[in-house]
Amino acid sequence: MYEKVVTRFAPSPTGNLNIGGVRAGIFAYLFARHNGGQFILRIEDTDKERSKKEYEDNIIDSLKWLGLEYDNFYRQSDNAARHEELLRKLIAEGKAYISKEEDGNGRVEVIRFKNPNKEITFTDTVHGKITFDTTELKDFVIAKSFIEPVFHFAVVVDDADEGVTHVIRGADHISNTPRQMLIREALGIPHPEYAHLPLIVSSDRSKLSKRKGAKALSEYRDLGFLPEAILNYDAFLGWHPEGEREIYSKKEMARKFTLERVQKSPAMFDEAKLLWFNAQHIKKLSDEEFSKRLAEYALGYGSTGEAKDEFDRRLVPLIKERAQTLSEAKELLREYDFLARVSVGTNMLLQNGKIEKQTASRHLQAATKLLEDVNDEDFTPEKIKNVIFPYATEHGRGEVLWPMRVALSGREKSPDPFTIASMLGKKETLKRIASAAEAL
RNA sequence: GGCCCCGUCGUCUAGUGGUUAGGACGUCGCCCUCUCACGGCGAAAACAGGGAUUCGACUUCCCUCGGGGUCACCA
Repeated sequence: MYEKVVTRFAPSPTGNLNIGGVRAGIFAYLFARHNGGQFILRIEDTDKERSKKEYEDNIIDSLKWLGLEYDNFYRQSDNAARHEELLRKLIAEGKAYISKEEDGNGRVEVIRFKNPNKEITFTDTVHGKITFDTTELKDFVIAKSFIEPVFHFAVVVDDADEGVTHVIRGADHISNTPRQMLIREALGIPHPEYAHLPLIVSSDRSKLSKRKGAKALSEYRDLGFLPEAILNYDAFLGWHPEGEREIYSKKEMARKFTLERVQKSPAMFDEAKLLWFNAQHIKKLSDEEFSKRLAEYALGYGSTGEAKDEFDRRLVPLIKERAQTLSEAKELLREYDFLARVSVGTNMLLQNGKIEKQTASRHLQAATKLLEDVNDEDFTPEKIKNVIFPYATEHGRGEVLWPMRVALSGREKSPDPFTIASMLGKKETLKRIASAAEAL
């Protein structure tokens, strides 16, 4: 039916792009890419009062961060002349008229559409057949003046001029569809394919909004979320491919995406699951990529990530496994500074009194003896475990391993002592155990 | 209220007339283990209700109930 698919994302710059708002963009993007079509971004800035440049910038930055590259960019206000032209055409043809009315402050003029009062039926790709009686719409307003078209009129004209074949948007637009179709018919423009996405709702089941706690994409970025995870989770709220796999890259989703598998019912946004998606995507990153991301995050965006060498590479795999977000990773980086230095409190060494001083001291000395037999070049977690574990098992793992681990890390929580010992090397390991024993 | 949309575990979902109703997040338990994570195993947990069609309904139809969206010179 269509030579080529063209979809668009048309946000209004009246707020930062949030997790709910961007979803229509994600689906429109995925659909366009799946079909080898075009995806365009149009900033709907006809409301001069509320539109702000900073929001437009936020939208553009957010899309870039997510990786939703668009093939064309439009600003609705740039099409004013075209809007006026068609407004005049409609009036000339008797399909719209200038209406003089009272608005409380005095007489004003608006342009109203002459409603043919007919029944409109369309087949929504996700919902199926939907029918409306447009009589109740009356002669609705399509412009405040020739240079101030109202949303319904502007979208129709722009979508047609920009060649949009598939209008993919939120379900809150379903009831706007009949009046837009009426305008298209009056203008002699063919109807596009409509696909209305189920709404994302907050915990009270109402439409997710800024007021209801929808965070901006830029906030999630600052919180240490990966764009891959946001994209993946947001897409999976209301869509998913066949099979039980959940972790997908942007490319993989584009390959699998069809409107037929889009859900009809609203989906609730669950940050706990987002966190899980994020942790999964972090684990998927290579150590190099992860440390680059972490560097960018920890040092601020705009930094090159060159400073990643400041991070100890030995730490990266450990942190990657433990952190759910880059923010947690940054925290862990600070916590795991034991590679550089360590200071151990006696109390912690004895697990707050759970271990006898003499016992701990004895085990530390035993560990030293055992470790001395391990070659410097063989100082791997496995080898170390092989010599220590039998002894620990025999004498009580807790009483042996806890003091040893704390002696090495200086922390109540840390990776296991074998891993740390290996990272520190034989010399430093023995040194730390000795100084802990001395402290006792 | 009118019109429109929606209704499977708490949440995201699989399911298209015959299934022990499957998976994931979360929760709980166990294992791994010296701690913190990761990981593994397991448990609890759902077809809103009522009719109709059918030999047989989660699956089809109708009604009820429930939830939501929209009724702007905002998009």
